[in-house]
Amino acid sequence: MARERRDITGPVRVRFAPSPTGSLHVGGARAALFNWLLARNTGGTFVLRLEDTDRERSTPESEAEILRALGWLGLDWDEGPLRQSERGDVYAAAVDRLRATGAVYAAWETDEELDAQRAAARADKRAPVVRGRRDWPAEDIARFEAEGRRPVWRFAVPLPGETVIEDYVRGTVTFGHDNIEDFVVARSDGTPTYNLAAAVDDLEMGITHVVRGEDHISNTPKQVLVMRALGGDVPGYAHMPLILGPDKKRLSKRHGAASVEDLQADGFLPRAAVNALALLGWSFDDKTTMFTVDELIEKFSITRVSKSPAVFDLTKLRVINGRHLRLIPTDEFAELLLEWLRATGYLEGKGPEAEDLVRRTAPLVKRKLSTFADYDELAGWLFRPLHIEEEAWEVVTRDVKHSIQVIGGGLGRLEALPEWTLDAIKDALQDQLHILGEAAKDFLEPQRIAITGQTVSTGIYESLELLGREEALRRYRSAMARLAEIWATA
RNA sequence: GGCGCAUUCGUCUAGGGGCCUAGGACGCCGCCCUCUCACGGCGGUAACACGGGUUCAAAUCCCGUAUGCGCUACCA
Repeated sequence: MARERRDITGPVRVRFAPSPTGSLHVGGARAALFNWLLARNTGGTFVLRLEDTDRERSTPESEAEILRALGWLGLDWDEGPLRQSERGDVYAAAVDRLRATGAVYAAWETDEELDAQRAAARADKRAPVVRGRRDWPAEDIARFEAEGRRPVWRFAVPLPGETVIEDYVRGTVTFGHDNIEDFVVARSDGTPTYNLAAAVDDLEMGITHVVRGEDHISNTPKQVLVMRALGGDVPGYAHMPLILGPDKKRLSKRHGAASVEDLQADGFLPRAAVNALALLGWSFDDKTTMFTVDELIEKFSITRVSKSPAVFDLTKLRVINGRHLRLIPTDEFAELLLEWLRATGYLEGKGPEAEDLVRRTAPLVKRKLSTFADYDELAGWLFRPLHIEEEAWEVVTRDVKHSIQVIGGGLGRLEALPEWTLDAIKDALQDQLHILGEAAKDFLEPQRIAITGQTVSTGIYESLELLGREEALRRYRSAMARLAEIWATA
């Protein structure tokens, strides 16, 4: 429910900060989009930062894929990409400053001690938080060091106290410090953890607004604490509702088509993907569902972002995609289709005429496609030798006599055609249809199957024209022969 | 277990006390258009989680309960 909410006004400095541990998922893409829209509509700056402090899981391949996916969506960044892995000295300096002010302390607890502390708190029905000992005797520390142990550095969460976030989406969210543990800011090897690095970067980069998924909300007080300890201006926060799969769990790979890469492979248009992504947790009004990218830039507002999670619906995406497809001029549509077919290898080994064939079928399929991936179902038969699908042939053989009459009738008229043009084909078949007194559907269906092998295809007249006289007549005759054989043995 | 967040048709949502016998979109069903499938048009199906308050009046405000989800690492 939209309450009275503060709006984010510009010019903002916002960032998208994925960790390169996989492909760009729908949730991440939406976060990138919202930040980008905010930057573009306030004349602000969109910064890209790679959070690759986890060296184990971060890969260059993933990084490249994320950049590529952002490019495909058309989300260009103004600064970056910055890599946290290259900013070790920045974080080290920050930790030094925190050390100097006593905001962090060396913690020597072993994993076992930590586990015990958490278990005890849990048994006590308290928050399972860790508080390290801050007053180790010097001789203990000397012993630890002699043993080769290195401490982690924990943030000394001030007690008692609370941290309040004024979230643009959620309103006031309060976290009692009792429930925030003394989180680690620097690992025993000296490298920074996420909460330290993110806070330092947001501060250093002058980020004015952090717009990210709700899964980060419990990190926010920790980052705010770090920023305050560092003496900086805390940015505004907006936590977007999560994106769910059909099972209401956080959308993930196992839900399928959950990454931008998948959407591209499945034949979606970037503009439609952006449109649909924008509608995940945001709405402009009670009815508008079609937006151009420019309209989104103009109309997007954080005040209209929903608080509750949204289930990602591929069907709806397909509908939106189909509508965008139909808005594209046919020439451009043909080129985009061709581009996608080439990229997916569909045209490989199909000969030099294939591209021309695609161009000629483009106007025929434009109104019918939801995504480019539907192309094969409608027009794929044109690129292959005739193969009559079993269930289609069943339709034809259900009434053999009728099919012979109809296909034979069509064949007779087409054979006599002086010229093989769309109009001539159409006139001839329609004339025959009237002579036989058939319903158009009954008359044309067997012929469709005879020439395309399918019950669903491009329009029958257009299909015949595209096939060419010779091949079309060959297919008619072949069907007639098969039917005659069945008739004879019956 | 703790903390946090959320809860309107199957789904996405509109909704800021009377305009709501709750609107739109997708899906689904039916009809029309029609050479199939689509597209397009028309119509229909379907929801305020529950219980208490506050108020002349609550989907809207408050409290509680339930349910769901997120977080709960030397991951991000």
